[in-house]
Amino acid sequence: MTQPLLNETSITTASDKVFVDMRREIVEGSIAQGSKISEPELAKRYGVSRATLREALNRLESCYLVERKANIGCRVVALTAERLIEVYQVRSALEGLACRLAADNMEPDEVQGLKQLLNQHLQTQRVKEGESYYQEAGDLDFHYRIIKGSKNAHLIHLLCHDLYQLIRMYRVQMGMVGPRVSKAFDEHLAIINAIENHDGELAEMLMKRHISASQANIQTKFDRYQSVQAVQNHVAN
Amino acid sequence: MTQPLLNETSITTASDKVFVDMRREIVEGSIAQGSKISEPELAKRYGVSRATLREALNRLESCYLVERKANIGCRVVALTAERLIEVYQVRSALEGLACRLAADNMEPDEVQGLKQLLNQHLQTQRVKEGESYYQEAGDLDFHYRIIKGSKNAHLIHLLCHDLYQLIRMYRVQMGMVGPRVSKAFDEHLAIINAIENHDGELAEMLMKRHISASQANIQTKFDRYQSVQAVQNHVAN
DNA sequence: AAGCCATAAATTGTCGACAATATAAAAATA
DNA sequence: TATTTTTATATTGTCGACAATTTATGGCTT
Repeated sequence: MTQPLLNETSITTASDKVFVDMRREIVEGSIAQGSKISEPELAKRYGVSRATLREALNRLESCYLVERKANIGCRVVALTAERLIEVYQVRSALEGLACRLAADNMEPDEVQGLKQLLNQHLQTQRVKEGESYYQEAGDLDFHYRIIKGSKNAHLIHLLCHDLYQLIRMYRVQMGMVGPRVSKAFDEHLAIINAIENHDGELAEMLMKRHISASQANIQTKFDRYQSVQAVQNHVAN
Repeated sequence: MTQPLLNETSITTASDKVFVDMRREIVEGSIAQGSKISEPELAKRYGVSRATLREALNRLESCYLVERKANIGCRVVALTAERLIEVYQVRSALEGLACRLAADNMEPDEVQGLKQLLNQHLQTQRVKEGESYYQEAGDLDFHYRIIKGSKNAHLIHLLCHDLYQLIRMYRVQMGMVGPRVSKAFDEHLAIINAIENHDGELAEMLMKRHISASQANIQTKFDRYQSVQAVQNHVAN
């Protein structure tokens, strides 16, 4: 279970399964970014009909993981620097809002749960060592709970259902690990305090900063990643 | 052409046409809010197969006009007061962002065009008389141009493709007309000035206020609408 | 040899039919 | 009569095949 919290919808139908499987493969890079998707090929690979596969593709499109053009086909989204900036600008605005609303709408026990989560991760040795998986999961969980705490169903859907997998895709494929862990914890703590004090304005500001810092961190990785790519291309030619 | 500016995608395929048609009918209320959608019935009505209709339904779902449940079916979204608040909270955050970005990224000629648009509408007699259609179209056009001016493709998609039809649906079905027209123009003017001065912070704030005022206006209509509904229900029983 | 046009192959869009699930109606039980 | 169980109906999910469009191939002209 790599992303237990984001699978709110139980998998009942066949296209559900294909959707979830493809989503994971795209986010993790098994299906390469920017690559064209052949309906017949993928349908055969997942052992379903084209109709079922297309249903899954539609849903992947609505969470921005593939792009579709009429009569031409489907392509996995390309991870560009421009798009990273664009998505994080949107994320910052939306999660800022979520955090402000959470300061008003979170129940005391939810806030307590959030504090416990933070302590839990602080005390976990693995986090101190900056291990990637737990950091990722913990961070996601933290953000996820605050978003839910906004009690705004539309916002929750927008962030958790539509946008988060794309963000995850950047994080996973850029290999986000390490040095920001401790800093992120301090930032998380400050955000929780603001929420607990029902200071929505401060909570919003802190969350926006937190996300900006995260963006800057990814951007660095991305630039490195791109120069590696450039070198590889140069060697290949 | 009720919404010439929001049909960025040319209608090539059959499901495109069904999507656009159904979207209009849902927004205008010909297909009632909250009503269940029967695939066989609608497919027959539009003269297409169920597969084609389902393609359209998927796209309607991704712009929040219908809701789908596995093995149960599709329902037109219900216009509740809660959802109105939720959607406008999101809209405010996103268009606020768009406006801030526009202050940095709009070209001088785009700003000029925006000013001309405003003058044009001020001088149009119909607007002064508070006629509904032009007010709606003009307001939409204004917001649309600023969003585009942000130059953030993801944000543009989110607002113009995913969210705007739902907002329009509230406005249309609440019968938004009249008294806010002149006030809205002053607000629009102030926003343009802020953008022209590259004052993103102010532009964002003004846009958020403008949208809040719009929300309050709709909310009033909505409360009235709901009490009418309640009386009707009471009489019917 | 380069570019253009016609043809062939492959891919996407659309259809009608069948299977699985959910809803409605009828029968049975308490 | 009210409630549960069973049966029947209707709706959604899935499939394979055909039509329309795009892309690739091969031949022709300059």
